[in-house]
Amino acid sequence: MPKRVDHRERRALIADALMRVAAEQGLEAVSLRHVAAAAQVSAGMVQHYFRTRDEMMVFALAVVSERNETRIRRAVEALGATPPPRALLRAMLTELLPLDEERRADGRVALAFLAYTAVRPAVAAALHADTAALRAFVADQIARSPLATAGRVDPEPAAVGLLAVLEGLGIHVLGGHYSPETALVALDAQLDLIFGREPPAETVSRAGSGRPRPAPR
Amino acid sequence: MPKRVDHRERRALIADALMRVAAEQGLEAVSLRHVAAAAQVSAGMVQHYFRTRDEMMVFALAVVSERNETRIRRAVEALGATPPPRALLRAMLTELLPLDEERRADGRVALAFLAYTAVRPAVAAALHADTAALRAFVADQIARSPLATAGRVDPEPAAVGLLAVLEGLGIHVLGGHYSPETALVALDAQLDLIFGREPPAETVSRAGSGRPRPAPR
DNA sequence: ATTTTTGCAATACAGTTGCAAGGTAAAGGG
DNA sequence: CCCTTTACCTTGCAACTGTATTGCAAAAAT
Repeated sequence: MPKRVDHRERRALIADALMRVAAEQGLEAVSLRHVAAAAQVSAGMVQHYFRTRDEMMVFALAVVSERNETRIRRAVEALGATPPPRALLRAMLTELLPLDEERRADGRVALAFLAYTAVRPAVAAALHADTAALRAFVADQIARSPLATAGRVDPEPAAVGLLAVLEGLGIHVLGGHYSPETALVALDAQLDLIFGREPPAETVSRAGSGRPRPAPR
Repeated sequence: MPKRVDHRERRALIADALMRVAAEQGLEAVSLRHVAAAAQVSAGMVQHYFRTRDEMMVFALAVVSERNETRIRRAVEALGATPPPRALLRAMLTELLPLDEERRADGRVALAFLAYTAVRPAVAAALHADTAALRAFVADQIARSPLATAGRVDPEPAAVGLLAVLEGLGIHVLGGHYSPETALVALDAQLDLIFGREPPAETVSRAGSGRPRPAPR
């Protein structure tokens, strides 16, 4: 075989450039030539690795979810062997919030893809399976909550709600409506609902009480 | 003056066509000519009422939020004079979920604009003020919850969480991940958290306890 | 050494885009 | 009557889009 090149590496390089363009100017601005320019390669090369624009888009979408997955895995592994479910979920979900500029960029891309797939149901399958797996895992963890084993919390709807807050908070933070701190407070409040108040070292000790009041923004 | 025409009416007509295009094919497909075709007018006329594409976009965005506003107002007015805050909020927020095809279409447009403004901060101001007002109102209503007057729920973060679930549920329903029923159950669960279990005819009576267990999906 | 495969570049092309410019027709004011 | 204003249409244009085609150099296979 002639001049061999790592195909995946090149495609990843290009997808990376795509996401930079998408994060800065939106998916509308993602064209072969823009992406090529951002990746500092020729437009022909982009075309060599992705025969159509849609193929490039689908690949980038896969990269996004894969990136989130590794982000989650890293955060979870940093927690040690058998972390309590609430801490596990908090670590996972916190990782998905756009709290720093890197994750803000990723979040913008994800949001753009959300709108993109909303109109292209064929492409949405990947995202669908993705969030379904996440929800199943979350429900699994919630099932280990004392409130769940006591039958006072149904894991499935609770997981739905938890992931919904996450998504909603992410979007609002991206839009600049909420500060990251506000989002974290809301996330913890939601976890309180599912797991009960975590730190038992409080006098009043009830969800929603005594937590710090951040500026609303 | 010569041939007088209701300017606002024409602009509304065009914006309506824009939203039809956006709902079906995404904001990327919103071009002068596409919108003109959808509105069954000449491209020149569109240009006559909107000098630039961005001007058209901004107007359409305003129409979206105005439409939501009237939707909310109608739902609230249908509730009579002084409804209990929980019922008021439920009616309001339910109106914002994409539960029928009409609201699904609006939701797709709103989602598209969300991604659009995420990259064009200058345009985002309208949305920003919009949700800020909504959050303030929601927080106001939550403040009337017994849990809030008892100091066990902080209205501001609670409002943040509530609107976040709403947004997240809407997106997931749009993406086909959750059924409308699932979304409604999750919304009610969130209201339970804030207002306590509604029917007080329960022994245990704790937020999040004993609520009905709906089929997941 | 020649053939074939592969990586990549350059170009061509048809279609679409936003926008500007110029046109016509009608309606009201002078 | 004319003249100005308004509504609207048509055309044109430069910039951009995705994609197909062609070309070419290098490297492995033969």
